[in-house]
Amino acid sequence: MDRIQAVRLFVRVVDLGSFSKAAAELGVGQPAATKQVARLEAQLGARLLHRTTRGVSPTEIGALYYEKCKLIAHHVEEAESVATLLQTQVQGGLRISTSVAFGRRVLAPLVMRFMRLNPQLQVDLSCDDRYVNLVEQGIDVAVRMGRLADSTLGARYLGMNPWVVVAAPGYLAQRGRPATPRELSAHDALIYSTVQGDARWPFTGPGGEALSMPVRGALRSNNLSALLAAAREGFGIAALPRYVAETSLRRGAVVSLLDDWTLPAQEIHAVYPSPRLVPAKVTRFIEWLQGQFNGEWWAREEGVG
Amino acid sequence: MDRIQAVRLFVRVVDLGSFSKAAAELGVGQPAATKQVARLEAQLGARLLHRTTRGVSPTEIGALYYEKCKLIAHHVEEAESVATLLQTQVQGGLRISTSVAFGRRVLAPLVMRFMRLNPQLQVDLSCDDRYVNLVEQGIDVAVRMGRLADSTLGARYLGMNPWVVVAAPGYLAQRGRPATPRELSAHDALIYSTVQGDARWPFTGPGGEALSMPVRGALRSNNLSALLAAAREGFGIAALPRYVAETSLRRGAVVSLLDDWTLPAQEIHAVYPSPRLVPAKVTRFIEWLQGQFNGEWWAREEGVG
DNA sequence: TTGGTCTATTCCGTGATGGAATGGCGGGAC
DNA sequence: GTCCCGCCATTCCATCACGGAATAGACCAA
Repeated sequence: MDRIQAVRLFVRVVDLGSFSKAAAELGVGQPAATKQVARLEAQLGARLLHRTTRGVSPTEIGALYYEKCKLIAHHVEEAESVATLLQTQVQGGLRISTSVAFGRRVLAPLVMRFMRLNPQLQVDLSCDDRYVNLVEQGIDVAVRMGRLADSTLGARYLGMNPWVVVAAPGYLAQRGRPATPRELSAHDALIYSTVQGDARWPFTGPGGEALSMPVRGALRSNNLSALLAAAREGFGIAALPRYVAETSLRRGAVVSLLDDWTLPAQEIHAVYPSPRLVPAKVTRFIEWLQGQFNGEWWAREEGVG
Repeated sequence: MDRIQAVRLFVRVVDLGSFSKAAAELGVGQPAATKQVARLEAQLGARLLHRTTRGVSPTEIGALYYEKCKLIAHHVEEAESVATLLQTQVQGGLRISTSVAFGRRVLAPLVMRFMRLNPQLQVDLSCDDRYVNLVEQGIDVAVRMGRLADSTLGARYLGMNPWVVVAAPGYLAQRGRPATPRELSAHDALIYSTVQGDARWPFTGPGGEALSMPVRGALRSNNLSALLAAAREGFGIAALPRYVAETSLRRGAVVSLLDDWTLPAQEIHAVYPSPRLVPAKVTRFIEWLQGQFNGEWWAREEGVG
């Protein structure tokens, strides 16, 4: 039996002085009300109500218990409202995890705009290129690139993350501009160690043909910004996410190469613990994020306001 | 489901960080613990715990709910202890109902002795010869004479209340001393209107023969003390409970008549509302009372100490 | 006296509940 | 690296607790 419901019922029975009325008010039958209070009394080992054929009145114990029950009912209601509030309102703390470069260049501006829309929200944006356990780290939502590993988590598709091959105009003037991936073997590649650890760039040709091109170079890094800076300085050719290179491309600091060939775009996913019973702040943030990765999002001005 | 039990369980799960340990502590199986918390979450519509294969940790909502739950558990415990305390301790108010004469002469001294034994007890001794509804009047225990009417009440037999026929020596010297009930027809009877309304005294003879003797007299009263006073003053012959007449008999103010014949002794019962779940103060009082009505209790010195 | 109302009780069908067993996952020991 | 252990989730199933309908009984009011 649900003792909280029984407590609520008991309070109403005392208030109304009647099993029947209280039962009707709470939408149960009169026998159920009688029996629930009887069970309450049995569990307590004390009689709570005097019964007459005209109604009920609390015993001495019942009167004291009634006062306590009102208190309990109040606290239960408060507890439920606390839970409901956090569950349905966009407020509280939102812990977001993502990669360093994406967080710095893309997600941080987006998060700030979302915070403008939801002033009650406090955000902890955690940038880390290593794998993090969402549950252990207390992460509410992670934005991740590529294939998903942990199927026990919930995930929503946000958009695609295209890559581009770039180099500085000065580098190309000095070393020549490759026309096909195969010509990269004569160039210095700037290797993103995190996902290009095998030093191969998996191109797809204009006709759909695959070409996993081995590359070599003097500079490796797990930091995309460092690779972009190296490319701008003419240290070599880099394969970078479009969003990393975009600003430099616009300014002409680097130019894109091999435009007929594409590197596999990564799927961007929002990942969150436990696909069920997700707080509103998480679902609302993800829904809002989905609207931000349409079209050429990487080229968009990501001003805060 | 018992949500109070679920709340308790949830608190322990958070404390111990484990379903298994909390379940073992509360004496249920691990699946039950898992399912109870899951139901709690379903009712709230919010996830309270993050699960990993190594244990559980509260979510943001769960942490807040946990604090509330500790409060609730505390209040529940308090409410139960309130009930238990009143149920098991002889304290609080004890409302006693009895007849006027019996209350004044017998029960009042007994009650005072019982109060000496239980200083925490407060007693309201209500004396009324009319019928009182125990429930409506909030009576905890009534001491009643004769047959019981309301079978929905609980009752314990306390003892017998013998009656005696008395008259003043002066009256007898003047009017003669009846040797058999039949001779009462020549005497003035003092009639207790409450139970002798039909003006008949139902004697039982030494051989067991019944004789319902019609009596007549100028004085009727519903107050036994008044009848005793009238008898002492020589106004006639009275049939009185032994306890009423005892003191006057000892002092010789009245003498007993027709000692071979007896009036039907009444059973003394302690009656209390609702035979189940009786507070300790009631049962203890009744148990103690039972020890007071053995032997010739009506002749006992009923001093307070 | 009769009718209405309220509680207590019985009977019965349903559905929730808890336990045992199983699976899966991950950490730690060796 | 491999094994083992502990923990959580899930499934299956038998049980029984629960609630509703109907009924009885008691009391009050008109």
